[in-house]
Amino acid sequence: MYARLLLAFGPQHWWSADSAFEVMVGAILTQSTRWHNVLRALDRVRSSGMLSVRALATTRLSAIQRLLRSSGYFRQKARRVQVFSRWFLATYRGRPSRMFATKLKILREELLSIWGIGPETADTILLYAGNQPVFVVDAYARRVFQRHQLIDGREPYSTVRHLVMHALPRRANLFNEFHALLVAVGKQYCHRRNPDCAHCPLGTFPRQLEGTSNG
DNA sequence: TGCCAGGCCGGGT
DNA sequence: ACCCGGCATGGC
Repeated sequence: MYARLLLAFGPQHWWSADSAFEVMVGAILTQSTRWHNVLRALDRVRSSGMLSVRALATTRLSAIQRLLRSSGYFRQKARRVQVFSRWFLATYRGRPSRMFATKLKILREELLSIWGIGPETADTILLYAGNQPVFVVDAYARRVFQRHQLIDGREPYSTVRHLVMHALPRRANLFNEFHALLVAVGKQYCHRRNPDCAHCPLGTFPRQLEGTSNG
């Protein structure tokens, strides 16, 4: 599936940003939200000079809320961004190099213990901000896997995550591309209501992957 | 117009 | 271990 997607869509070059911290903030802002709306919020934060750990850790919430309006759930997200920034500052002096020097399993647990950071956001931060080899399970991955009967759709997050991480080489670059490719194919061919699988490079579900792989 | 987007939390069973 | 309501703007 990964090979087919890469062939069909090419490298996605996901998540280039000015800093790892910007990626982490973006990971929070994109919770259940279109990326387009996240970008507008990030631009406002940046152009107001607030895109730093210290600024977001110390500025009052009402000011942060105004900047985040376009990303939706802006009151929730202002709190989450601030809680995260304060943790990052207090624990790692706001330095990604210190943060990602921590053992992966430990760091993931730390992230999950922060209010507002769930499994997907934690993995997104690890992968796209820290280049750590973890797979990010999101709604698109679930939907695509379900359409191709690789899962039934109700499995817990960790089950889907391990399915992929045990099936593929544990390389950050691979998980980076795979997740982005799943979003790409999901957006185009695997919507909720209108599953237009007709021209999907993965074939018409179900079972179109069978017999096309050597295992 | 209504529906949904790259989730998570808190409270309930 | 699930299930659910709440959170909120913007685009089609």
